[in-house]
Parts: sequence; C-alpha cells; structure tokens
Amino acid sequence: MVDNIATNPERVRRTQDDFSISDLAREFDVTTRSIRFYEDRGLLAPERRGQTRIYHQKDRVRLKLILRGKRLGFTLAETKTLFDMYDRDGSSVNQLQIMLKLIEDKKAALRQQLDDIKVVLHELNAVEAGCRTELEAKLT
Amino acid sequence: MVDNIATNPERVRRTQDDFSISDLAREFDVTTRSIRFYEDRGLLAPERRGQTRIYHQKDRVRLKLILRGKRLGFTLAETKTLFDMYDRDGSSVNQLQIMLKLIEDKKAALRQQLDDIKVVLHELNAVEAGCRTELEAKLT
DNA sequence: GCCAACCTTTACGTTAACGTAAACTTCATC
DNA sequence: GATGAAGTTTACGTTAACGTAAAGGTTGGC
Repeated sequence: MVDNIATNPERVRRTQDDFSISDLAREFDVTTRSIRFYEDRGLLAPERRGQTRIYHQKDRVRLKLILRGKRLGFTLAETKTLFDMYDRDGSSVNQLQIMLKLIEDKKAALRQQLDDIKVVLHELNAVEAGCRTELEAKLT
Repeated sequence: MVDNIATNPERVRRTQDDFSISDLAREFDVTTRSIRFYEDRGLLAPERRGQTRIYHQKDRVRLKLILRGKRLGFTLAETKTLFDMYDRDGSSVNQLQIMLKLIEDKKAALRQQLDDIKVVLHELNAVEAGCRTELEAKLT
C-alpha cells in the first residue's frame, strides 16, 4: 500500500494489467451491469480484491471476444461453449475446429433466414398488389 | 334464471356459422390457448353462450387473418391495429391504405434485415478464413 | 467528519406469444 | 352415477440480455 501511492497517485496499484469494471465499461461502451451479467453467465471470472472485481488483460480479451461474438450473432451461451472448449483444451486446434463448426452452423442459419425473408418479401408484394387492386376498384 | 333451453331452442344447434373453440383450433392447427390469448389481446370477441365461446364466420375470418399476419411477420399488436382501423372505419379504403403502409414498413425492415445478414455473413467468412489459416499453421 | 464517487449484492421488471398446470363446471354416455 | 371429453378461469413459467432500482459498503479528498 505504501509503495503504490508513491508510484501511482491516482489509484491503488494501477498496473498495465489492472482494470476496474468501469474502465472496461468505458472502453467497450457497455454497462457495468452487462459485464456483471456476463460473469453471472460464466463468461468472465475476474479476480477479487475484497469485494471489488479486478480485471486483467485476459479478462479484457474475453470481454472483447464476447462483444465480437454478439456482433456476429452468437448468443452468450454459444460464446461460453467456445470459452469452455478453449479452457479444457490448451491446444487451441480443437477450439479452432469447434469455432469453424459454430461458424458453419451460424452461416447455415443465416442463409435460411435470408431465404425466409425473401419468401416473405414476395408474399408481401403479392398482398400489396392485391390491396392496390382493391383500392383502385373502390376509388373508381 | 329462466332456462334458456326454453327461451333459446337453438342453443345446441350446430349451424353452418357455429364453431367451437376446438373446431377452429383443429382447422387452423393452433391451440385453444392461443385462440383465447388472441381474445385476451383484443383481436377476437366471440359470442358467449353461458360460459362457452361460440365463434362465427366473422371470427373465423379474423383468426385466419391473424395467422396470415403472423406468417407475414406482423406482431399481434400490428394486426390488432389493423382490425381496430377496420372496425372504426366501415369504408375499408382507409384500412387498405393503413395496410399498405404497414406492408411498406415491414418490407423496409425486412430489406434492412437482408442487408444486415449479408454483412454478418461476410464477417463470418472473414473470421472463418482466419481460423483456417491459423489451423493450417498449427497443423504443419 | 462529511460528501461524492466508486463499488457491491439482491432482486424485480421488460418483450412476445404463448405453454402448462391447477381446479372447476357442464354435458353426454355407458 | 361414474367417467371422460370439452369447456372455463387464474396464474405462474419460459427465453435473452440486460434495465432499473434499493440499500448498502469503502475510500479519498476537503
């Protein structure tokens, strides 16, 4: 406690590898609530110093991955699966294969969605045409 | 308290225009729970004979419209808006115009979704390529 | 010696469209 | 008159990803 007041007048032991929850929240523009939620769902496990959560680069990278996963349409559960694989399997070869499979699945689902949307668009066009015809009839 | 068998001899009669809740459930392959839910949300208002709901062609057509709306991606609230318009406005001209607007909005949303999905598909392809490269490196 | 800025936990609220179950009545039938 | 098939109401459960308090520590500065 004595030394880091000298080295760091702002905070307690602020090293390169030390983040508070709001540090990360600011950096990635998410709420602290979300970060704690990810922890609750088993995607993060920060160190505790007393009551307080201390995040390191490892956690920071994980958060980054969580958010990238979300952007790519992965659910938190899917991302967690990935993390669990990684944690069980240091050689990330298997993890890469799992990742590839997840990606394939997601791609297939998205392609299905594409097709569905196209179908609905066509149906909507048909209904629209019907409406317009009907409207014409009523307005004459 | 006068027995309505006396006052209403048609009580049990099953006419062309008379459906029980499970008749409709069977015909449209939905649960009775759903039908009652639609009523709860103000989309249906069947006649009551005692406790029992009696549906007529009018209700049957509405249910059909509800389900078509769902297939087209309308929420129940949106369909209800449509019904309310129709009920307030006998001349269905206005209703047709509302319908057309709803359709336009829905089409715009779907086109947006199409674009979003395409973007994500491309991102997924990029991530996949990265994975494959990495995997190659590890396997050599 | 107190205020403000952080941090914490607990826990209910939100959206959509029902599923599921409990507990009950009515009706037709064997 | 027991049974079973339908009908009813009431109301909590489900999924995802948090939002939003409430109520309370701890620390540091003035």
